[in-house]
Amino acid sequence: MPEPERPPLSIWQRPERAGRGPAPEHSRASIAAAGLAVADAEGLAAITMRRVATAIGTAPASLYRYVANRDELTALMADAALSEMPLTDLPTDAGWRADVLTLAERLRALYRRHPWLLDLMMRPGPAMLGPAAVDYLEGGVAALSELDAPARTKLEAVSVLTGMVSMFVKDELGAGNVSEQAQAANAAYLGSIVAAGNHPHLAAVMMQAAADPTAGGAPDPGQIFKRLVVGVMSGLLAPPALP
Amino acid sequence: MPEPERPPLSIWQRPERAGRGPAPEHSRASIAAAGLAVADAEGLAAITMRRVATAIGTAPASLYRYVANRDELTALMADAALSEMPLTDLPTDAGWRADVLTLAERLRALYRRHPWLLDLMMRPGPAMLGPAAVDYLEGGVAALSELDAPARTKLEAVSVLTGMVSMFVKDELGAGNVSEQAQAANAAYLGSIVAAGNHPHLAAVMMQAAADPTAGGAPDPGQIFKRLVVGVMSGLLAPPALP
DNA sequence: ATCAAATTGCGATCACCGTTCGCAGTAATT
DNA sequence: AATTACTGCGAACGGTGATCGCAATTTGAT
Repeated sequence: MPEPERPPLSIWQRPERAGRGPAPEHSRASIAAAGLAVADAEGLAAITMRRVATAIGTAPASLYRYVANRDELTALMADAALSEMPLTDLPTDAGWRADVLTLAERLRALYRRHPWLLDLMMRPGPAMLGPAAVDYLEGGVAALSELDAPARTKLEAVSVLTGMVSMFVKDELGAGNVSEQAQAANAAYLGSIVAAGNHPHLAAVMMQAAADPTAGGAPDPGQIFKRLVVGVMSGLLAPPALP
Repeated sequence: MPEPERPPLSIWQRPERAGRGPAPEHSRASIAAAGLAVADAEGLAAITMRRVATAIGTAPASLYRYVANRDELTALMADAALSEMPLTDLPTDAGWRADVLTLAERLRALYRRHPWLLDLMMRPGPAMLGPAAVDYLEGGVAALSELDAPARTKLEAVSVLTGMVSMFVKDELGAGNVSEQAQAANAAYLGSIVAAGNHPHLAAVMMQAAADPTAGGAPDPGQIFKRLVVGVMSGLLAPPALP
């Protein structure tokens, strides 16, 4: 029997080094760090096999000795970035809402520091949890430890929280990356659609938003973020108002 | 003054046809439909300029007469797919929770019918709303019309709902696309990490999930979906429990 | 000590991608 | 009739992820 054709394991289960040939000149960690630096400086589009290879001083083909394909390279980078998030100080004694908010705000800060990480997290494929992702999950469940909700519910809540933060920052950064002209053009476009008469509810909303009774300018994103996080998590985890 | 170098408008504001030359042999709608069919049959990776061009029977370069780049092509496709969602029957008199749940379930069904649409919605760039996206927004706000929350709050709620549904289906489809072997390998990997002793909360959660008192197998995703949607939206929109 | 096996770095190369350019043909405007 | 602006598109460019085979190197077994 000539080997039953083993399926290739994910990079997290494959050993980094096999003990036979010459010692590799690089490590997964150093490659991830190099990619992280390139992505921070030039964006995710700059993460090509050639670019990262030259960043660590090798030929492109050599990278494939450490990584099966580009997706594995980005997975390494994502886990490296995730590992920057502090987690060991949770839970505090300030209550689960405060702890969850802390976690959410740290994730938002991480996304804003490494915008490319957000793009990676949004990628279609199945989520292959690296060590840092597992730590993050542990931190999230830990923040909810004072609650006695079912285990599945807590996992779902952490998942929803993560997704919500990701979507929030995606909108936040996406909106920030358009020129003032384009933004004005888009507003005009939306206005022209609403002016056509269908979309009455949208028209009402835009009217109300324009004639806002509170402060004049745009509301503080941080404030909105807080409200959303607390609202969503309360809806998922707070007891449904016992009498 | 030689023209002030106009910035190029988005595809939704550009007229489809200028009135001078020969009549175009195709339309944005027909191109979007062709792309939609290709993506349904072969996935988003099959959406290349060449592939779509041959699908409508032209040379690759001709596509650029209709679309400035690949992103505009996918935007066309996304809006075409979104327009499949029925919206005119909302709100009903069953209450905003039921209506919002209906909307969410329709979006989930749409994502499952066109998995590539989900990938497009997750793309980094700023959201350029096409006509169907505006209709969707109108439908979402309409479903909340019986509430007297501030306009901004309603928009936020629709946005969060959309994001939550997207994330949910992403996880759902992502998990479905891994072989049973890979799933088992992943479980083993996670188990080995948890067995190392750190991650006590995760260990507890996995233990509790394994020895589940309720039904044996996996819980119904549809049920979870319902619970999450109602929970999240209640947390954002329900009054905070007055005494 | 010797040798076979396994592994590393990598030059060369493949197929494919998005996009551009210029040209011939065509229809509306002047 | 002349001009103008558009259409379709053949050909090409620079860049991409990935593969293959080879020489060099180190380990483990004999």
